[in-house]
Amino acid sequence: MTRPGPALLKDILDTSTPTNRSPFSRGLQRETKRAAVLSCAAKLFNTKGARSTTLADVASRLGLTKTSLYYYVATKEDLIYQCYDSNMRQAHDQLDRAKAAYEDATECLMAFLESQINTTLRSLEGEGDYYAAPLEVASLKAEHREVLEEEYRRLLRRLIDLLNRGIEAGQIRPCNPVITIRAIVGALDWSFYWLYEMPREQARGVVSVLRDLLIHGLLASPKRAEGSDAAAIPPLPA
Amino acid sequence: MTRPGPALLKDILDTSTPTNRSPFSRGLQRETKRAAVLSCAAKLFNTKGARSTTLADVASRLGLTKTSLYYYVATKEDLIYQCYDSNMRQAHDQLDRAKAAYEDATECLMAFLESQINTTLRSLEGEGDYYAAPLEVASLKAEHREVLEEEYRRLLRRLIDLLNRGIEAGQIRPCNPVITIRAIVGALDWSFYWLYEMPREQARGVVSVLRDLLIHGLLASPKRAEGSDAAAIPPLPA
DNA sequence: CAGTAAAAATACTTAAAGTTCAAATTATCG
DNA sequence: CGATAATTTGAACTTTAAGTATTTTTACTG
Repeated sequence: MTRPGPALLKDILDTSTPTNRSPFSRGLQRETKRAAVLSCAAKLFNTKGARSTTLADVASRLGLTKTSLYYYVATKEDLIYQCYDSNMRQAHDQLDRAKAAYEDATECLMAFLESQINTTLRSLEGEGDYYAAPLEVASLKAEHREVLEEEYRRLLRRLIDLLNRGIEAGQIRPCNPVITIRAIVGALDWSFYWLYEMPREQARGVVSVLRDLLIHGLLASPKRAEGSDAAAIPPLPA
Repeated sequence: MTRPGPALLKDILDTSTPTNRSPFSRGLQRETKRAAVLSCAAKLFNTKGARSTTLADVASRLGLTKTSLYYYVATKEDLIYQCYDSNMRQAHDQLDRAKAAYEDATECLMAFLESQINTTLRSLEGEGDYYAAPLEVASLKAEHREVLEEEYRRLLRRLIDLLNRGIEAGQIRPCNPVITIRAIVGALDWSFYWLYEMPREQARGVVSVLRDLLIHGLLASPKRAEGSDAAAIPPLPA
């Protein structure tokens, strides 16, 4: 899973250990390379846009010809779809993990936000895979588009449910949970964009700034300064 | 400027009044039609994506052939660029207006957010022009891209400046203004997307929900309930 | 070291969409 | 009504990038 940024596809595999050369790894190697193709495509999609990135672009970045890509993906549409799908899976996985780690709804929501930001930050530092921001879902054919949109809606529903639980528990201020979650997820979906062009220094502070903004809001109410609401939220896992 | 949704280009002009037939209106008519082309393209760009919308798509929606579009725009790249540019101008205009209407930095910021949301809502009801969410700026050639990115950064700087003034005045809680504005604008940039698929009923409540979220945050702090911070923010202009 | 399957390359075809041009249509005005 | 300019069109041209067929190279295995 972990790869350096500008690696060529042929250098993806670590052939130093015998395990990777064993018969077991035949299919595994291909899967590893396929993941590298998706990750590389995702990076280009995020910087040039999915539809205006050509297969030749992706291939050349991997040190291949575009024909070779067809060994890993069926069509370009398929490549875009799989990049987006991979992103959706990752988001649901992170939410699963947050739910497993925290009982409390608010903590869980915050943990999810943190993990999403951190995933982007890690990819910036060359660790972990890149995920494509699904900006061009609308351009996919109905079959693919509907699957992705349903997964997106399912994520929203899960987050809305979390928010509702926080409201019921009296912990979160009553609000329209649909609109609130839309706003939060919107800011998140867009964040990959500005995280890329933010100095490393500032980027590290993003999570805490966002958490404060969400929890306390903008206003400097004197009443709030004395209370230590922030202390009610425990630190999050690495 | 005001047009019904599915109008053909030839029906754009109101030929009932003599003024519109006068010699004066020669160039004006063309400008009106050009604006209609941009608005129509913007709508398609928002739903199908700019790069995967074809000129034939745009033309057919206007009741024209794609060749005719070249009477109004130089190239497709030019069409996309102008749609995005039009959006940026509109945003700066709204900020100008907010600044003219309000002395107070916080009020001004909120007024800007409201006007942006309302612009989208109005376009949904078939009033006013559509503006294209600049999702695919990255796909434009450097020359165009840089102009748009600079305008975007200028907008951010203006908003950050506003936030800083609010912090200095002790009205806004000290925070990293760059990250905070990025998050807010991110949520805003993305909003067109979910506003489109939100029931009209709920859509009307969006502005107040977002304002409360931004001002008060998520937490239901008992201390805050008694204080009427919301009253400190006056109602906004229509 | 030979045989075999996986991976990648070369050369090609095809389709779609952007673009151009000259001709035709429509509107305006003396 | 006839001349002139503005607008629109049909048809051809161009370009770009997706996709395919075939061959060659590489890497594993007996």
